[in-house]
Amino acid sequence: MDIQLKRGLLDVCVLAAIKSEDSYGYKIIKDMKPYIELSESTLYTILKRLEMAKMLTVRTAEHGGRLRKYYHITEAGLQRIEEFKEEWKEILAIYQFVTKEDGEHG
Amino acid sequence: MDIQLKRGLLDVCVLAAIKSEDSYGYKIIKDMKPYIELSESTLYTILKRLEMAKMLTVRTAEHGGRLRKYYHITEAGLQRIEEFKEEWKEILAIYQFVTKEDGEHG
DNA sequence: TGTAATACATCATATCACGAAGTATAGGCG
DNA sequence: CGCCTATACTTCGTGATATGATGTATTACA
Repeated sequence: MDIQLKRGLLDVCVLAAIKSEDSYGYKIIKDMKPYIELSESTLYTILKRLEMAKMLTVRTAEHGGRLRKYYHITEAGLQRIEEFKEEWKEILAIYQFVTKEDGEHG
Repeated sequence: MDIQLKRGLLDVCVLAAIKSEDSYGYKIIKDMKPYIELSESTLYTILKRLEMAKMLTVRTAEHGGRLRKYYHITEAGLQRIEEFKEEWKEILAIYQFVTKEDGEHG
């Protein structure tokens, strides 16, 4: 996947990964892997950005003697996903613009 | 349209704008406007980048006593559009990942 | 003791969209 | 002529951001 194309999708993808239940860094990367691969440094940058934007909240909890940070989506985060669904219509229009055949005979 | 989301689409959009016939800066911006708005500085940056990547060639021609730069798509440029069509499948998968409802009952 | 997996964090770097500003021509209006 | 707008291309500085490299620390396994 083209890196530029990823940029607009990463934030919503991370939000989607914690939408149904709270999750943590390592698991988010694994869950997203089939769709988008991202490095740890990238993910934690994104998580911090989303936290600052109040699209998620963080809670530290112990798991197996080790501390984990669990991320929980907020209303604003859910709202961001809804916005993406709206943006999707524009993306579809762009896709059609890019793929339309005008030189052939259609 | 979210600026991050634009990033991956701008290049292919510009290529699509010159696909059917050679075009020039100002016209490209107008043709793309219904789909994606971009500033002149952005467009010329992209055109230069695409030229360096040999996805288009440039030809200077006079028009109404003024010089215009006409951009012509190359095989590599057409190839880039084809690649985008392949990437589109991944984007669709991401869209489904983001929009799937797991908390409801599906 | 050593290796790998888990888990999070910081820093430097490269890419890139964009506003601001500049250069230059053509045409309309008074 | 002077002024404005549209056309047409260019350069510069800035801010956003994905990522590799690197570091810290624990658990599990051989």
